[in-house]
Order: sequence, then C-alpha cells, then structure tokens
Amino acid sequence: MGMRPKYKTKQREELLGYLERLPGVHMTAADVCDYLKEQGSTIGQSTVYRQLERLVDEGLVNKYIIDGNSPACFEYVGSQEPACSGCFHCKCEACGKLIHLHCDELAAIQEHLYMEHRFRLDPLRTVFYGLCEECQKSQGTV
Amino acid sequence: MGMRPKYKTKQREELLGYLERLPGVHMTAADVCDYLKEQGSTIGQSTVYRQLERLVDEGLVNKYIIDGNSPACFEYVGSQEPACSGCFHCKCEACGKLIHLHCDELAAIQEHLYMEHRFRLDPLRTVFYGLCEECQKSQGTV
DNA sequence: TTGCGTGCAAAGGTTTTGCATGGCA
DNA sequence: TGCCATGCAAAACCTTTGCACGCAA
Repeated sequence: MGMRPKYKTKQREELLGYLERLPGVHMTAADVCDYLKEQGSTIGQSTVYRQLERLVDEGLVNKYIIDGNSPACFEYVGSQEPACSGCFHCKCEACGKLIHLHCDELAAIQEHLYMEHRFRLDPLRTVFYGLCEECQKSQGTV
Repeated sequence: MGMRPKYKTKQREELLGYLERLPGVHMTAADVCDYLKEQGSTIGQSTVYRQLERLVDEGLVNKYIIDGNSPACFEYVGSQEPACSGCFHCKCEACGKLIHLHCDELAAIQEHLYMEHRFRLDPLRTVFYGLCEECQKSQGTV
C-alpha cells in the first residue's frame, strides 16, 4: 500500500466524494474531471490523474485497463478490509461486468504463490480478466 | 481469428523469422523494429505494428498489456494448440518488475474458474498484483 | 495489371511532468 | 512558516492513420 496524502484538500474531497457515491461504477479520468468541472470545481486534469493513482495505491479504488489505447477505468471499492478473505474479482472483457467471487480454491493460490514463488499476492488489486457465461454463449465460445 | 495477409512480403518474413527464433520471449514493437533495422532491414514501424497485430489475429503471436502506459509485449507462440498454457504474469506493485511464471498449479485455477464458476479466464490479460520477494524484504513485510 | 502491403510523417489520444502558485497544518 | 498539492501547458509516450509508391501474384 502506498502513502496517503499528507494534506486533506478540497479537490481530493470532491473527487473522493463523487467516487464514493457510485461504488462499483466504472469511470475514466476524463469522466471524473468533466463531472467535477460541471459541478463548478476548478480541479485540473493532472490533479485528477494524481489523486486517482493515489487512491489506487491506497486500495480505495480499482483501476482497470481494457486495452492499451482506450482510457483506464476507475471504480470505488472502499476499504473492504480483511473481511473479504478469499474474495476475488473477475471482469468480463465483453460486457464489462464485474463478478465478485468468494472461493477457497482461489484463496489457495494466494498461499501457493507465496510458498512456491515468494510472491505476495494482493487480491484486492488483482482482477481476473476473461469471459462471463452469458458472453461465452452469445459469442459462441462455449 | 482474423484474415491472413494476401501477399507474402519480405518484411513479414523478416519479422516472423525473428519472432520464431525466440519463442516465448517478450518483446515490444520497438524491440522488434530496432532489431530488424540493425540487421539492415528497411522495415517501418507502422509495418511492425500492422504485422504484429495481424499475427495476433492469426493466433501465432500473443499480446500482453501489462499496464496502460508501458508498451505492449508480443511473444511468438506458434500454432501450438493450448497457447502458452500455464503461463502467468505477476507484477510487483513496489518496484514494477514483471515476473513471468510457468506454473501448473496456476493453470489449474483456469480449469477451476471454468468448471465451478463458468468464467473463462484469459491468461493473456490477467496480471497478478502484489509484492516480489525483494520488495517484501526491503519493506519489512516478511 | 491489380490492389495489397509498405514507409514516411503526422496525427491521435492518454497520461506524465516542470514549474510557479496557492493552501493546509 | 514550511512544504505538499494544485493548475496550466507542454511534453512524453505508444499507437494509428493518410497517402503515394512499390511490389507480389
């Protein structure tokens, strides 16, 4: 987990306030920036990018990269602390749906990654990309 | 799967020849372009991008998008059916290092996600975030 | 000969950065 | 008061595109 900001600024409060009101909703940096400016904020785009990156660092926000060209998506997740052990996120690349999974088998790979590969997995920031059941059907991938 | 090229060009042969010689090795479009030019090729970067994209379409090459900013990585996989089965990527949140893992145990979760949760994992797009061994030590997380 | 593939340069779009200013503690 | 965070604009970066030319079939 990265460092928290030292100061509580108006811009950060505005930004965070907006995200918190829409937990689980995907928005781009531009979305956030446009909305806040419409609301009369004087926030600049560099601040939006800097704060979003920081919130990702703090684990309050997830960042999704769909492909290299389109803008990244951000989503408020809050501080679901340790209660969510064995909780993972799957994101459908086709419809964009985010699936929350509780699964001990998946929790086991966390253990395995650490024991065998000395890699300490961060489940809150790891997203499994793929195709959900519905999209497999509609794409004839089944 | 997309369309194959209609013509067999010198540039495509050069590019493909280089990739084939290094199966499983990650390289960026710039890597490929630089190498070929060093070898005396007159290939242009747009051709490199266009051919790489086409090879991905044909299933001969894998494309990895690690994060939105760094360049995409390409890797020759050939027409081996289960392309790069058991290949996963871990990214250290602290130092940014990318770790390339071949691990059957990890491959098993792919199967599990499909059988139990009907989610078809895309290993090419999925990156495990966490801390590498060195950074755990230097951060006193161990 | 046909028209696909190429090369160059420029555009495109997202994200980062330099630097002076302003505001939190 | 000290110095972190901000805003603006410009830069950086990877990738795509327009267009004329060359080359494979």
